Amino acid sequence: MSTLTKKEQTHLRILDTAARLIRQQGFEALSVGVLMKESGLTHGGFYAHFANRDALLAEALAHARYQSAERIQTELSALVLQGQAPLQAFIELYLSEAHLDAAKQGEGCPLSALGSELFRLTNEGRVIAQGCIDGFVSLLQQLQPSLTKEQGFALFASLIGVVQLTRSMPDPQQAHSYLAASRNQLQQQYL
Amino acid sequence: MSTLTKKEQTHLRILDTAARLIRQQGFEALSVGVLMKESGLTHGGFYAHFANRDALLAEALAHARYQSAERIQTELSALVLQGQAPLQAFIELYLSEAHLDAAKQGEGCPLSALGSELFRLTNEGRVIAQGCIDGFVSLLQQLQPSLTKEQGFALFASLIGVVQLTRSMPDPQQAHSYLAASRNQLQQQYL
DNA sequence: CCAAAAATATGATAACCATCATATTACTCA
DNA sequence: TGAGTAATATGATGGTTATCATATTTTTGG
Repeated sequence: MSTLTKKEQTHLRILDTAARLIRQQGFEALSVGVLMKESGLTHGGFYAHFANRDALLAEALAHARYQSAERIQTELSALVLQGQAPLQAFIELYLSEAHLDAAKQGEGCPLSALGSELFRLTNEGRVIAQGCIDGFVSLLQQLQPSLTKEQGFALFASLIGVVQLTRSMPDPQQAHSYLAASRNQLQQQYL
Repeated sequence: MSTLTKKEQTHLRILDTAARLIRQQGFEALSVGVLMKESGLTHGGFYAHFANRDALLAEALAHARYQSAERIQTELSALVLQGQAPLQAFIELYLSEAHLDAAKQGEGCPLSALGSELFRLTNEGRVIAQGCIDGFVSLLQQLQPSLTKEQGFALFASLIGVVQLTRSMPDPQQAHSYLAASRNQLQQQYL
């Protein structure tokens, strides 16, 4: 027996789909009809779950953060058990080819997938974006306690910038090369 | 007598509008109808100027780069004449409150306004995005010749990350504080 | 100033969009 | 099992979308 009602299960299923779609195609491209169809439902039921499309976008961002944080914890602890320094492992993961490809599958960090669209969200959405930032910064501080909040922020900003720029490059070899160089540089700087 | 034909003038006017709209609202939100209306034309004439919407998006990105580069040169040389180190002046400009607000007016660097949407462009568009990156990196190297290409890239990635994250923050004071901290940090690091 | 050509406008097509009122189905609890 | 309720589906509204064929206007060259 699950602890979730039927409706809560459906709500979560819609959020799973939405969290994928926004990272794949951006906030603006998400349509209610497609979202519901990809969740195995019809369009009309949407408004039993969300006040409107904007509210969904905010909740989907929060859900993507939750998914992303869970996955990072798992992959991170695997690397740390192998003896890597926590922050080094994080940079390794964030600036990996796998993370570059993740956006095409609707996975990966929502802030690197959606960074330049955040300022157009409703205030509710931007508060959630701020929560994402704070969460990442404090995670970085946890991994390396000597980091100040400002240093954590600057490092995180570097990471999402590198991911966005290398993702956009038409030549995978060049992307790979810049990714590796940035990884080395940041690890040298912060370790 | 202008050196441009009537059609070229109109073409440019459409691109001016488009370069503003994409930075303001993102690629996905640009509609052909709105673009033409805001350019003082009707929708049908669009296809005498561009093969389709995707081709326009690519050209608009290139145009935004051109506009942005011109403006930077002007503002930069003003600061340098006042005795600032070139790279310091650039960081000052890029991480300024004015640049944070620029997106709402459809101005400012197109890569900070559109960074997370670039990987969804057509190949043609991504080639232009690569050109934007290369242009910025070589400008940074010009401003401070000791920079390697990889260092220039990493610095630029940091800049767009900081701009995107601070733009998204709902509390202007917090945005201001993070912006200033990142500015100091990057200037210390690269000067 | 007039004819040829180029540039822009009109109007139509077919598809898609967010949202809501209402109907139908599925579930729950007695 | 059967009544009441909660969840989802249907269908409609009014609007917007990209694209194209055709008509009109504007510009250019003689």
